[in-house]
Order: sequence, then structure tokens, then C-alpha cells
Amino acid sequence: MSRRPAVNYMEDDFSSDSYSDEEFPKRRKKVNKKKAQSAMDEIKKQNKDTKFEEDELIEIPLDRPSDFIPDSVSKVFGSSDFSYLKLKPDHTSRPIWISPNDGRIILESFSPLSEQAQDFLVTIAEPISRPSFIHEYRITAYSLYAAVSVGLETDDIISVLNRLSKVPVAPSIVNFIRSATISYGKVKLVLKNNRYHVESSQADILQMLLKDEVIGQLRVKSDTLTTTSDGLVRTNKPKSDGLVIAGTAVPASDTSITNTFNTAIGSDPFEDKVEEDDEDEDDDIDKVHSFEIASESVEIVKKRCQEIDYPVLEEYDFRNDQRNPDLDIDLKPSTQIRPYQEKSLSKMFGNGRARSGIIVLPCGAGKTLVGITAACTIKKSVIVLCTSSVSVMQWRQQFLQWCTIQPENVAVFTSENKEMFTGDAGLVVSTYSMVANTRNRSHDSQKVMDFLTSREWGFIILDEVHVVPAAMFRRVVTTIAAHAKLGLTATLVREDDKIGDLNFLIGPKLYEANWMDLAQKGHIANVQCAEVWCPMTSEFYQEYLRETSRKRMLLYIMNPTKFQACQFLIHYHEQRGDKIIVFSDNVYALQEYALKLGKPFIYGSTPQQERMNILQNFQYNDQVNTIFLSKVGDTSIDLPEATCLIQISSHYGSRRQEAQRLGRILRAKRRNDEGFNAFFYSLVSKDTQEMYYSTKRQAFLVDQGYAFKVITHLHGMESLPNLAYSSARERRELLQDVLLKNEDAAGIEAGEDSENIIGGGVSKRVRSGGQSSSATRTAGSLAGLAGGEDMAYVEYSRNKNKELKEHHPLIQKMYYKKKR
DNA sequence: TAATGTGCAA
DNA sequence: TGATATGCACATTA
Repeated sequence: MSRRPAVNYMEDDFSSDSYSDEEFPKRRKKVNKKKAQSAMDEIKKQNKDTKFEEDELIEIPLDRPSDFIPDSVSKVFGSSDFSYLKLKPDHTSRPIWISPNDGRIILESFSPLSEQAQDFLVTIAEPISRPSFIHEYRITAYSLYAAVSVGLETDDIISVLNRLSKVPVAPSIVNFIRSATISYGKVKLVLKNNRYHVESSQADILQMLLKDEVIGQLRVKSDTLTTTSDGLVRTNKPKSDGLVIAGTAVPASDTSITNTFNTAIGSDPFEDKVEEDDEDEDDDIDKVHSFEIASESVEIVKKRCQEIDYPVLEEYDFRNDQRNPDLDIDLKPSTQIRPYQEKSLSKMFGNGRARSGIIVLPCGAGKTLVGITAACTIKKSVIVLCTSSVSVMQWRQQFLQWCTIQPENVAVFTSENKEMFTGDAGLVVSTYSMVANTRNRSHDSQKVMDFLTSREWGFIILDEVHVVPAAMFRRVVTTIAAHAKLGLTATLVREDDKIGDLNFLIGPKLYEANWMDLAQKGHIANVQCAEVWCPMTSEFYQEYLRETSRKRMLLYIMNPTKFQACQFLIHYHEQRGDKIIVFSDNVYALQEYALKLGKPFIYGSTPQQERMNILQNFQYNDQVNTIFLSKVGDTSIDLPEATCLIQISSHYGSRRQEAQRLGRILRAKRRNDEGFNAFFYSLVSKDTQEMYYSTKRQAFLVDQGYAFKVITHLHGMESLPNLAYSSARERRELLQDVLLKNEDAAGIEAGEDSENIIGGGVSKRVRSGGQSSSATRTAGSLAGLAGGEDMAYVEYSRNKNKELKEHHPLIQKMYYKKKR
């Protein structure tokens, strides 16, 4: 029998790493049994309990009088002076420090307890920055919401924090946690018989919600079960126990990660908490109360609940769902899931039901498998939504590969493929735009949509949640009735306000992996990051200073030194046997570089056929080791072979993009035994705006723990044979070319299109019917910079005409013609 | 009828 | 911030 980790996921928490539930069978019972009111008293009592006197909270005045500041040095730090906090006697063995002011948490990641502490902190706080030795987290309302929704209780959070902290947890923090969590997790949204019910074990909370001016009106009278005098419906609370996640189904005797981990550490910081739990054994088998709302108003209610600090949790008690037919699906016996995937799933199924939420894993870490495993656990009809038709096919293929689902139960719904499964239950893979489409649909599409909306789905997987605009989501979430929702993403951009929407549209963040951790454990590639500073040649810099920002870009991207650096790096890594991807946001530069170096390239409008061809060659042909990609490569193209990545234009400091690109090479398979080293270069022209953007973009990766080396000089670059632009004359010509692009583009008359030269086709869309009559250049001429010329031309004239088109219908027509 | 081009949205 | 890429529906073509 395979030695798979076997953990019983009835454990409702972060601590599946610290003890098995065999040892502490009673913990779960306590969860959600307390009344909100008595919780506070409980906490106070427990804090007085003698389990950890030394952790007793000390009184710290929040507004300290100035004389409180003990010595002169403190004045330097002002309110950031924390020297008044008394360190606990054994502070060296405790790994975290909590700021009383803003909920920031600093973790010493070299502490032996750090791994457990990390698991805990990831659950209750937002990771801000996680470089090698010191990690920073922050407790926020959102993070606490997430913590509560995976089953933690207020006092658990506080007491564990206290155990881990070097200093007593300040009252300000305790108060914050209390006030933020007291109302969390009390209200649930449950889908029954295709109708939505707001449910709570506390009738008073529901009464309170009904009095709310927004929610009260949205209530629908349900005629089903017995309605009591207070207008609420009572049902028995569902019982749940003994769930085993698919892929971990092995007798519990196998003591897996959890226990080995536990014994290795010795003293367990969570131990006290567990003991406490034994005392509280009251179990009134609660009735749950509920009222019904219409499915159209679900979103409004959820939003409103969030606003009044009673965010709703969505849970699906799939094992007691008799109404929806089961889907015959299970992981294949050969399928292994990794510890971190298991951990994220344990968050999802922590209390025996399926929670809705978001799981954050780096690309290449097996997001798909997490989704599949979740689907195999729920065993109900599943719908998967992704961004592109390519990933639709990938999802389908992965489902067939990893689990036992019958091919006839798998349906694909895209523009060219409109299938429906015939059985009672099944799997549908589709795209967001297909489902969220508002415009008129084709007949077939409408039929399938009716099929999708008419039935009740057990589970919906939302792939790449971060890229889809909020408005689209709303439609998806409202049109498809699904019990449980799982969002998958690699990069949850935090400062974006859309993230707040995700919180109530899908659910809280259930799990976020630490990239460095995964890299160290060998699940994803270990990446060496470097920023290469390329000085501008004097001619280019002169022009750069003269030009306005729009043209500057071209100049610093086309900087000859950068080109040389790129050439050198490609040469160097090709020698090593690496497969290289070069990214450029700017299509003109992309073509220019690729043509000059004689490498294939793909950009947006490269026909599908051509792309497949290039990618196939890149993967299997030893002769093709380098490809150039534009933004297309950011998503939707799967390149498992690449081990080296060079970025030549990294504009508009988007951290997400940078991370996404890095993700391209993370999944590097063990193609050489020396390990998983992959390389990431970012070429920037010195002393230009690019430097600024570059730093911004890197922020995310730096926070994930990646160290960027700065390379100011590439050794041996000058001696590279056939180095491009090594003579002043060539450089001047290039400069002329670049400048000419702009001037050319200022003209009104259309240029001619060129044939594509190597691989990357000239866009079908760029090539217009009207223009095909004009002369075409011969393929292959190196001055087939012509291709680039056109591009730059089109680009510029588009801008130019944008200004004009409002005035003159004729010009408008020309503009559209030219664009095509 | 399948392949290709065009318009539009987000 | 603005360009780029993508997907779907529909029209046109061979």
C-alpha cells in the first residue's frame, strides 16, 4: 500500500500539522458551540487560568504619557519605540513579535518553531513579506475573517498568539481580534433545493439581520418547513464526522507528516490550547435557524452582511446532500498529492463540509490537482471555469489523467465545442466569457447555458480568479447555482480593491503557500533572479533626454547595450543547454530582437497553427532553444521546458505580471540532476524610467523571498563573436531606424505589410484585405525589419488617428481599415 | 461546410 | 495609464 499521508480532516484548523485528531478527539466539538456573548467571559476566564501565567497580559496604556518613554534613545523612535514591552523570560525560544500599534507580526523564520508558527500566521494574518530570515505578517479584518472561516475561534487565536510571542500580546491587539471576530462565522449561506437560505445557530442574529433595511426586504417567505412565530425556520444541525479527503484515504495508523513533525519539534506551542478545550463539553444539539432569500439577491445580501460585519460563510454539507446525484469520480490510486496541497484542502474541508474560498498557490505547484482533489472529495457535479480555451482543454485533460471520471461525463463548453453530459451528474469545463456572456448567444450556446443554469451544481472551480474583472464574476456567481466555490490563483494582488469583492463573492483566502518553502522542498524550481543594468549608449541617451515619454520607451528598449546583453545571455544559456524564453511587452521590440537574432517569436496575432508549431519545436527540437514571447506568454501558454527567462521590456510596473512570468519557469521539471535551478533576468536600461518600474515590479517577488542580484557588467560580453551593434556605425543606424519609426508613423499614408520571416506571423488582423494589394516584401531579408516597421507604423498611426477620428468620419473609416 | 475575417467586450 | 491579447458571435468565402 502506498504510504500516503493519512490525516483525518475532521480537525478543523491550522494544526493538522501539530497533532492528529486521534489524540485530541474532542477539539472539534467545541467549535461554534459558544454563544457570542459568553465567549468574551470565556476568554477572560481562560486567560486567568493558570495554564500560562507568564503570558498574562500586562496593562499597557495605549496613549503613553511622554514620561513613560524610558530613555533618550527612545525619542528617536517616537511611537515606534517598543522597549517598554517586557520580553518574556524565554523569549528566545518564541518566534514572533507583535506590534501593539498596527497588528504587524514579525516572525523569525530560523526559529525551530517557525514552520508551525508560519502555518498559524498564514491562517490568521496576511503575509506581507517573506524573505529568508524575517517574515512580516499583518493581522487585518480580512485575515481574521479567513481565520474564523476555517474554524478558528477568537480565544484560540489569542492564546496561540500569546504562546508564540516574545512579548505579551498587547491589549490593543487582543481587542482588535475580539471585536473583529466576535461576529464572524455566525451567519451562513446555504443552498437547499436550489434556493438560498441564510442560516445561523443564533436566532437573535437572524432577527437582527432581518431588521436591517437592506436585508430585511430581500427575504422570501418559504413555505417549506415549519415556520415558527418569529418567522424563522428551524432545522436540525447537520452532523458531520469522519470525512477523508480523496487521495489521503489510508488507514489512520499511518502517522504522516503531522506526527513526525510534531515529535521532531518536541514542545508544542499549541499544546495548552488543546488542553483547555477538554473542559468545555456542553453540547446542546443546536437547531439552526434560517430564512430564505432569492437567488438574485444573494450578492447584495452577502455584500451587506460584509458591511455590517457579519460576513456570511458558505459551506456545503455535501455528504448529507441526498438531492443532488453523486458523481462517480475518484482520484486514481497512482495519484499522489503533495503535503501543501493536502494542507490547503484540509482548510477547505476542515469541518467535514466544503467551504468556499480561495487557495493561492504559485503556478506550477499543482493548482489543478488541488481543484481535482476537491472535486473528488465532494463527488457532485462540477463546473470548472477558466480564462482561455487552451486551459479548458488542459483542465479536461488533467481530470482524465488524474481521476477516474468517465470521459462521457466530461463536457467542454467553448465557442467551438458545445457539449453536455448525459448522465445525472458530470463535469463541465468552460470559460468565463462563455458563461458570463451578455450579448446574444448562438442557439447551441443558449441551450447549453440553459442546461447550466437550470441545475444545481455541487462545486464550482474558478481558475485564475485574479484576472477576471469583478463585474464578470458577479454574473458568473449569480447565474450558476453552486454549493461550494473554489477560487484558484497564483498571485492575489493585495492592494487592489477587487480583492475585497472576491472576499464576498467567493470567500476568504483559505490558504497561501510560501514560494520559497516550496522551492526548498523541491516542488517548484529554485530561481536565480538577476537584474541586468545596461548603460544607454550616449547617442541613445541624448535622444532619450530629448524625447517625450511615449517615444522614450522605444529608445530604452532598443538600447543597443541591452540588445547585446540579451544576445550574450541567450548565447550563454544555450551553451548550458537551457531552454530560454524572452519576454517583451512591446511588440515592435519583440519582432526587432527576434528577427535580428534569428529566433522564432509569438505574439498576440500569431495564428494558432503557427504557435503550436513553434511551441512543439521549442519543446522537442534541439535546434530551437530560444523563443520570444509577447504578453501572450503571460498566461495560457504552458511551457514546461523553459528554464531560463529574459525580460527585455518590463513596462508599467505590474507586480502580478512579473510574478506570473516567473511562474512560467517554476514548473521546470527535473531536467538536470543538479537540481531545479532556473534563471530569471530582467534587463533594464540604466538611468531611465525603466529602473523605477523594475523595482516596483520586483516588489512582489522580493516579498516572496526572492533575492535580486544586480549585474552591472556581463563578463565576456564584448568578446562574444557576432556581437550585434558592436560598431558605432551599426548603432547609429539602429538609432536612425528607431527614430525613423516615429517619424514614419507620423505620416498618414499606409505602409505595406510584410511576410513573416521566422515563425511569428504577421498578424492576420493587422493584415487587411484592402492592403494585400500593396507590395509585399520578400521573406528573409534581414532588413525584414520591415515587419517591425509596419508594426510600429500601425501602432503609431492608430494613436494619431484616435485624435482625429472624432472629427471626421472619413478618417474614422481609414483608421478602422488600417487597423485591420 | 469548414475556414477565415470582422466586430465587439472586458 | 494605454496597449495588447483573448474569446465569442456572426459574415463571408472557397
